[in-house]
Amino acid sequence: MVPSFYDEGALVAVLTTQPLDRALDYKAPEGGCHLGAFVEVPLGPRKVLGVVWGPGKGDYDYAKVRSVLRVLDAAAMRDEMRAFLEKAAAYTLTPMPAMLRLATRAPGLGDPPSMRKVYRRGPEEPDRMTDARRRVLEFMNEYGDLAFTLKELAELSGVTSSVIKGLVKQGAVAEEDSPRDLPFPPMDPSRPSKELTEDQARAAAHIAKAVQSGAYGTTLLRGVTGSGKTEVYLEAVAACLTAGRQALVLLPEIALTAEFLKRVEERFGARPAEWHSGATMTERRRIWRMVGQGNAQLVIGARSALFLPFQNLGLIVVDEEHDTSYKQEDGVLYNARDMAVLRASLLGAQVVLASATPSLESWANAESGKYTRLDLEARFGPAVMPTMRTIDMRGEKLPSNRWVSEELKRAVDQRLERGEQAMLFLNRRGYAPITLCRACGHQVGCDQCDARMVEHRFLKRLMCHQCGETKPLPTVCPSCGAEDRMAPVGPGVERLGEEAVALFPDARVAVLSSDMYGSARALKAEIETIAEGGADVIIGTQLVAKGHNFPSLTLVGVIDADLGLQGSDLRAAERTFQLMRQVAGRAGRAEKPGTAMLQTYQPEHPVIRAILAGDEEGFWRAEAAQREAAGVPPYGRMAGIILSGPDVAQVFDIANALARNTGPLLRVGAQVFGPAPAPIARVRGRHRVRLLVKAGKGVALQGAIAQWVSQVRLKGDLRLAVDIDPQSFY
DNA sequence: AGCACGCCGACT
DNA sequence: GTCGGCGTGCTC
Repeated sequence: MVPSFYDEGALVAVLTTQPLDRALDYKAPEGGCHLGAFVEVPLGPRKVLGVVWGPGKGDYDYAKVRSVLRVLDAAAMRDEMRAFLEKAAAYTLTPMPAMLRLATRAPGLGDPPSMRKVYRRGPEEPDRMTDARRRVLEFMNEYGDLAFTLKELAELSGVTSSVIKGLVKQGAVAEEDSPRDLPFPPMDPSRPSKELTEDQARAAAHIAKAVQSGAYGTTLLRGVTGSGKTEVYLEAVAACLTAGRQALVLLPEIALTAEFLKRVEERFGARPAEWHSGATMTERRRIWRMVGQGNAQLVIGARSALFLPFQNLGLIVVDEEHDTSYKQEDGVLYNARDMAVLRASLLGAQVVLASATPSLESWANAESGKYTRLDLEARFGPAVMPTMRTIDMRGEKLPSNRWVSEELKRAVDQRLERGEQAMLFLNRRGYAPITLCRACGHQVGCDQCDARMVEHRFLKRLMCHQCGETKPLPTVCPSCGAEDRMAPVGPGVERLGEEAVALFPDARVAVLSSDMYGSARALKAEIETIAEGGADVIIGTQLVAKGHNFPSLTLVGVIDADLGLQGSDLRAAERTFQLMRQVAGRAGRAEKPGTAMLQTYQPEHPVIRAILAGDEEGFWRAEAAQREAAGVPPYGRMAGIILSGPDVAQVFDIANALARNTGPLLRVGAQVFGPAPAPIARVRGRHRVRLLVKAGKGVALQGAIAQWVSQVRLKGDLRLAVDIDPQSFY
């Protein structure tokens, strides 16, 4: 049993966010400290943030042990959170300090609560009354005992701040200090929900009951677009809040829309805490603190919200659970969906994985009985799924630089005549994916990466989608020096937009791509305008497939349904299936029936056929059988080892050394493939080499890999990253 | 991560 | 002779 309090002078182990390989011993400070306390400790010449992780080891020269400097003013980390971080670190083979960093991503953790001045009505009357003063006092009387900031008060009562300062001097207005970080308004789960169908009510009751049990469990909530998954899981949130526990709803970053927040606000009568990459430092600090004090009952957030210091978390909803953005691909490599299940299992909390097109992992977990599966039927009967058909591009004779087939063009014209919206979907950002020299065939690549530069006409530059590097459009071939022979090849959404303008001269064409708007906020605003009828033809990339509602959209044309089928990625078929289903699900969400048309060169491909047939179970079964036969996830285990460094030869030396000494892996029956240059062999000037490890389902892979990679010593700028359950093979 | 220590090339 | 390059190692 680990003691939960350490008296002054006792040895404690402190885990810091510094990249050390273990916790260091310190003496507990004056007044002692609790297990889990956030502390400031000396490390060499610096002061660093740490957490009291347990009793000290006592294996260090006692005379050199230093004291904890101070205990920070923040709620101590709970046992559950420490256990979660340790298990997550062990699972993902992440060093503990990096794991702790995820859990302390709030600025000013050590600072005392920041204060600001607020103003409310004071006891006195001013000696001389003026017009301005009267306006202020009348305004304040109207709002009773409410406090305002100086700026608010001045603006709302239409005076300058000097008037208020004058009133303060006279005692008519009282000036007070108030903490800047205010609790979030309480959620009211007892407000009426939207009317639920029988189907929804049954699912909601099922999850609510699970939440009330106070035990761990995971539910896969499957429902096609428009079946009302959100209503169902909001009822589960209501049950959780009623039980007095906190709830977390995770969304893919891009789906954190005003539309969604409005629904939450309508249901619970107050705005929840929103945690996302665009949040300001002040907002982050407030959420982190309030979550830790239990003064934020509901958090809506992107994947990193999973590491907030919840005090009493009872439910985690992972919406669009199949979304690849839940997998963090740089820094700490973790999948928020899996980590949500881990955290909930340690807490005795419920998880709801919601999706119209679940990941094969979750589907398989439901099949095997690890998850409960609830299926929602479409709200308005099965007619919600659009009519789907393929356009066989092998029979099309399109002129060069055109990508919209005659058939698709006619279909769009038809919608325009009826005053409906049409969408053309192409999952390629920019103007053209290739810039080619007509004289020598040279393709412009990134100087830092092994990736092609993509023309972005909107920005008037070439951009590397790997590292974000840009350069001006060359007029002279960088390889052969020929002048004015550089030509864009292939379509991107910007170019498709050009084509649409030419094909539909009377229509309002809007291109929706993350590059075109300065901020995520501006982009979301633009999407909403378009959804409300601000455009007739919408050209979009992947982002339009994520959770946005276009009520008058009745046609979706998929320009290149084959894009995702290429490549060696074991999840390519699954991704294409999910994406196409989602895109198709955009069409005809209101009363008007929708149509989806897929332009393809392989209409007989099993994935395309499954999409067309609307046969989801059939697709999953076939895909599951294939993966099981191949022994790959979820029926086997995989891990990627990425070695990187500035010198190719050095990187390969290490990779080869690993490939030669696979003892620890052989002992558990794992196989190693590679080394091979990673599909993008150079990123930001670093050469990348990849090894793949494949093992049976029940194998303790992490331990074996840890042992295996510890054989090599990385010197200089060489880096090794282990990616357990890699999502992307790029 | 920082920061110190230390061992080799090019300067006053 | 010294200044400074960054490879290596340590921080309780």
